[in-house]
Amino acid sequence: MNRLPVAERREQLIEAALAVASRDGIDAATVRAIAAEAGVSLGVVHYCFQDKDELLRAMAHAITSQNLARSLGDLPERADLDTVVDGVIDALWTGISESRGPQLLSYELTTSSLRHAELNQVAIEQYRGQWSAVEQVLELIERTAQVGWTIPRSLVARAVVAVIDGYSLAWLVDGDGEQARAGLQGFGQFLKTLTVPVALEPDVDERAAVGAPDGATA
Amino acid sequence: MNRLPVAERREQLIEAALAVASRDGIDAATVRAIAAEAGVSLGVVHYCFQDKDELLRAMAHAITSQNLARSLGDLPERADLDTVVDGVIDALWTGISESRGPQLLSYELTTSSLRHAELNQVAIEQYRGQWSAVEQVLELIERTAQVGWTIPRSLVARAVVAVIDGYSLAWLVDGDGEQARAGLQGFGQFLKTLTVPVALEPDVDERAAVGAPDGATA
DNA sequence: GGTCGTCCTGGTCGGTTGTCCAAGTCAAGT
DNA sequence: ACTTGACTTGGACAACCGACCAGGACGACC
Repeated sequence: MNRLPVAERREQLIEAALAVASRDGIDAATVRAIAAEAGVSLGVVHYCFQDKDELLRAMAHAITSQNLARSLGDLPERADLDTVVDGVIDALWTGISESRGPQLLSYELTTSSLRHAELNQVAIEQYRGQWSAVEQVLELIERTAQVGWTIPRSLVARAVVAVIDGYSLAWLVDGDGEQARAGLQGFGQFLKTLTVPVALEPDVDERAAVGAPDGATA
Repeated sequence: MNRLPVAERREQLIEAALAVASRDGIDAATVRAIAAEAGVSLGVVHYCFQDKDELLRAMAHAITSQNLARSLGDLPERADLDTVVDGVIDALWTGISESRGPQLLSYELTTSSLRHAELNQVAIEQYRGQWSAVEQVLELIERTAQVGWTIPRSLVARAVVAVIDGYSLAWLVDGDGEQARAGLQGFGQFLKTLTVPVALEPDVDERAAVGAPDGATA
């Protein structure tokens, strides 16, 4: 096989691990299976990574980076609240429903991280990334539809991630994507009731919310 | 060791498997670990169960039965909507937050079921049980607070399970139980907006909802 | 008290896993 | 041409896994 500098070989192995784990589950992502998927021999893996855990951590990190990059890819123009919220939810759910394997893998990674000490940081990084990504989407909604929130934005983001997780899990189990999409759209309706229009200023930086003056966001 | 009829030994092994898997994760629930936890020798497990998978399926079934029984245990008396909804959510979250291990195990079981063909039925049974349990709780709310729903009850149940799953996952990851409780209470507020008061009849059997005349519940 | 079916024991087997290592291969620099 | 260092190879190892089995121990029933 062709020789590669260790940095590129690492990325190739990370992609191979991602492919195997997404297709066959995290338990099937053995060192041998990953090496075979990448088309390299067994020893290469431990030449590029000290542990199998280091490879899995790198794979998880790649996932969160991808998610964060993907969620910020689709940015609509100026539109009213209904259009932008429905559009964001629709794009988001389409992205999820088209990647069943990776979505399931992310839950496997979460549970594994919560059990095995050597993967401890994986889950929290995963969720910190999701929360902050959703917060950025929420900021985009604020700017696009000229609204603010009646509760702190971080709480809204947490709720969004929770609802998405819940409906995604249900969809993974029973395969009913239409019901999941409908449920998320219903949640979108609820989200709109948490907004208040904000008229002035082309860029509202912060504290666009009314009421709830005890912002405890760190 | 004392001799037991195979039926009782099976239940003991199921409990032992539940204990090991809740404490150390589903991967740690090996045949040897379960036998050691139960205080029996290795061969007993394959004497009582044909497969390890059969034992795991029995364990999963025991979990869903417990959950279903537990969720119907706490039934308040006649009260107004705010009291009963807040009370149900509080009791439900208390039950979850006091059993971190089993809660995490249920997610491990779900993902494992979705990957391994021999556990295929586990996840769907798990969720069918949860959906129907929540539906029964919703019926209890209807009777207690004299209300109906503006959308089909099954969709409400699905939303409830999804939101609980999402906040539970977040809580498992970051350990912030207070934020999870607050988020669920906020969802409870939203739930109340989906209700309509229903005045007459001591027992309203079905079709207490207004609008949405296309009931598609099978 | 002897017999028979139920239950238990502990070792063994083949297979898989992560990890390691001695040797081999290749390209670049002198 | 030769050396040096980076990269690759494939086998070996111990540990662990689920599954299996020959045999021992126990209690109930005739």
